[in-house]
Amino acid sequence: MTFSEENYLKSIYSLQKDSPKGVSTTILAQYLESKPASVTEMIKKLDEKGLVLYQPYQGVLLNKNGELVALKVIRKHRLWETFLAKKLDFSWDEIHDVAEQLEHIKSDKLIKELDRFLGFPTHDPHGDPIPDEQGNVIKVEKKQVSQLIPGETGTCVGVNDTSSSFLQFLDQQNIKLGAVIKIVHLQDFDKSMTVRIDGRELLLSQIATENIYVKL
Amino acid sequence: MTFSEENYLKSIYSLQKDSPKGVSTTILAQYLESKPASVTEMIKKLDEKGLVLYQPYQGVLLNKNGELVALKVIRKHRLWETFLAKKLDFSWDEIHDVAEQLEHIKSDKLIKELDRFLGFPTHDPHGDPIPDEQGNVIKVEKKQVSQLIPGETGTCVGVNDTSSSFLQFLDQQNIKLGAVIKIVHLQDFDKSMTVRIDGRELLLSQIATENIYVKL
DNA sequence: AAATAAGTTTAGGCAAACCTAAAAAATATA
DNA sequence: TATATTTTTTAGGTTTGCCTAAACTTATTT
Repeated sequence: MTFSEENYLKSIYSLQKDSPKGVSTTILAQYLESKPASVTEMIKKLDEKGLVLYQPYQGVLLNKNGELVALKVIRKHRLWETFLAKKLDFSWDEIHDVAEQLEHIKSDKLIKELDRFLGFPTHDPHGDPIPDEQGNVIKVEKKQVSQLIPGETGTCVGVNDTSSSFLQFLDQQNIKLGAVIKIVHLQDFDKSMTVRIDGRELLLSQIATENIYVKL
Repeated sequence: MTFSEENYLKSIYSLQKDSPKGVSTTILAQYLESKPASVTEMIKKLDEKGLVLYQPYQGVLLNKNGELVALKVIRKHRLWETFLAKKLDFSWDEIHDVAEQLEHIKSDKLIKELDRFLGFPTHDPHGDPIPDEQGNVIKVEKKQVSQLIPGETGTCVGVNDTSSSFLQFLDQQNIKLGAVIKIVHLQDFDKSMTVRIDGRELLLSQIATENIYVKL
């Protein structure tokens, strides 16, 4: 399994939730910052290896095998993210690029020991669940902040957008995992929301409220 | 800088101590488990990049630039080895293969934070010095056990052979860094030595005594 | 010094992963 | 339904890093 193959599987895993009938080559190419022609080639290879379901012109989906491989990579990625955040003082937005490299290190022992060293964490620093060794993922009932109505309260359990700029924004506003968010007011014309966090009131744009997940 | 280039520079660094006039392509190829023709190609590339001194048919040596890059890779390798041994319960002989992968991760912040996390170690688990950020290496005055004479005592500070089998042997005999070794007797016909470690006496072959380093 | 052996380089290929441009298929529009 | 547009695939190239086999240097014998 090459780095590149692992990245493709991981990307298909992320994208197939929004395209359950098949992830298109263009979407995949965009996601991987690559070109559709390159994607077609790689997908054919993954198909021959029995990791994906591929129908020409109809997009690609992971099969059981491919999903398991993807989940193992995601497990490694999230364990490393946890390591970087908890042990090495990396901030929310600095984590991703390094974990992207570390996730490809090949050693079963390493990942087992890292898991133990971190105290068998169930969620990474962005609030995403860490798959176990068998590829099982805990699903959390979560809602976007934008789906709450004024008066409701939620606890921050994750984010959707993981771009540096968004994560830095959250850092600045001191919005962390576990933060309790109460909707004070919904501005009707632009769907922005006034929310109360840690006793402070602040205004979040619709883009922001759609990218923050809470549990009730 | 690719993985492969980094591995070549690291290998040349290790080998040029024993071949100060130039490391031959054959030696390098053997060390890298590759072929002389492949080595020639890569060396030419490193030469064009200004990292080595290369005279066709005369072997290759690192220049200042190349040495600095090599030392940075070695620094990363040894910091990761320290991490694996001290934090993740890896044994002496399991460390190397994983560190070989981890040493290529690209992130200045990562290596800086790892260094701090480990308490700014000066030596790795095999007793080898960890170069600092500027590429400075502490040189330790060390001798092979084989160079001691009966009655002399030394403290184990490192090993030469880092093969699994040798390191496992040392583990079994409970010979660790810092162990005090006293030469009890030298067997003349085969140069094997009876030594005292932790109050126990044991016999070491010439191969063994040549691969264990001590300071006086 | 010439012949042989050993080591090194060159030449020509291969696989992985990417690319651009052209062809083919699917989808949308008139 | 026919045409235009978009998407996908195919065809042909490029780069990196490796290979084998042949040609060429250097070193060692005789």
